[in-house]
Amino acid sequence: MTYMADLSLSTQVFSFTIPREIVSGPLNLTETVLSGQTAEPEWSREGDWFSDVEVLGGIPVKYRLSQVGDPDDFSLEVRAITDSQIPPCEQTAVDLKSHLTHVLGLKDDLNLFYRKFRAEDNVLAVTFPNLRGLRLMRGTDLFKALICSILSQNNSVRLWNRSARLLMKHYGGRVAFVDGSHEYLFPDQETLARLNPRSLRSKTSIGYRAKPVITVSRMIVNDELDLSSLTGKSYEDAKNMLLELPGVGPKVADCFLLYGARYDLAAPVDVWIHRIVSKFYFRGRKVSRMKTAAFLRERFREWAGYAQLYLFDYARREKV
DNA sequence: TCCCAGGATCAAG
DNA sequence: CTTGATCATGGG
Repeated sequence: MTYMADLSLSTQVFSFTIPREIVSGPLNLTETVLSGQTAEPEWSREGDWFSDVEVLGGIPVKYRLSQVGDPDDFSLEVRAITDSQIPPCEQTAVDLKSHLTHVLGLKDDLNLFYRKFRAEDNVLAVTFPNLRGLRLMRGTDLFKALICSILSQNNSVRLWNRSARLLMKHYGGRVAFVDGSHEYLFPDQETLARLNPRSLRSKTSIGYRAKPVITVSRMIVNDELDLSSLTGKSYEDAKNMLLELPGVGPKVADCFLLYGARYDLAAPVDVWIHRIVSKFYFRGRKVSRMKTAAFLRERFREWAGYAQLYLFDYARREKV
């Protein structure tokens, strides 16, 4: 734990630096956070700082992070505060570093990804220069990831994020921090299971997605659904299990599997991916979304999720 | 006013 | 196995 050397720990405020050496390849924090991934609501932005709240070892931690430098030569500055009632211990800082490493995919070997497909795929390679350092974000909470994925269906990125924030504000636990600020956690399944669609809709404007959100929550509460049972399942088995759920079709299932459950093989096919893949890989021919997803998995294998992320961002940026 | 957004679902063909 | 209509909601 070399980074512990520069850890400063006062009563309820601490900070540390994640050095460039522990990150496998380049990182573009801004591009990564703002790329519309669905594992959890987008982190809030304050100038050069992104911030979010995560409960680590039972302690709510509000952290901010900023990348200093460029994608190839940088450090990550991290500052965090805790609940005003709970003084953090050194373990909290260790947990936070581990959490960030996980959610930002800092151990994903991006240079290997670039090297491999610069050689093998000149379509995907076109997306590399402008997106250098873009990483997959992975959630830590399966329930949160599933609900966020359901919210994203037939919705815009900014609207499903707004809905998720309203969900937190109205139904999530409120946590106060030492700087006087307060934040809302993501609601648990018990809370959402008790709601009725009308009141949920009126407070979050999630429209017809209210019903599946409540139904899935109730299934978990009633032990009809156990998301942790996905662990160890093959991609196909896990996906078939998810497709049984209301509000979960092929795209939402793949979003959950990729961003929430770390199935790197999953490649969610939305309107953007469908357009760009049929244009560049099928010469503009009409292809079904199922074939598009299968194509991405077969061509990019364990990098299918990353290929999808780069093609998606490129397609939106260039409006392909 | 119509069309679209990181779609899902159901009925028909 | 594909196509079309419908489903809320806010933004362009």
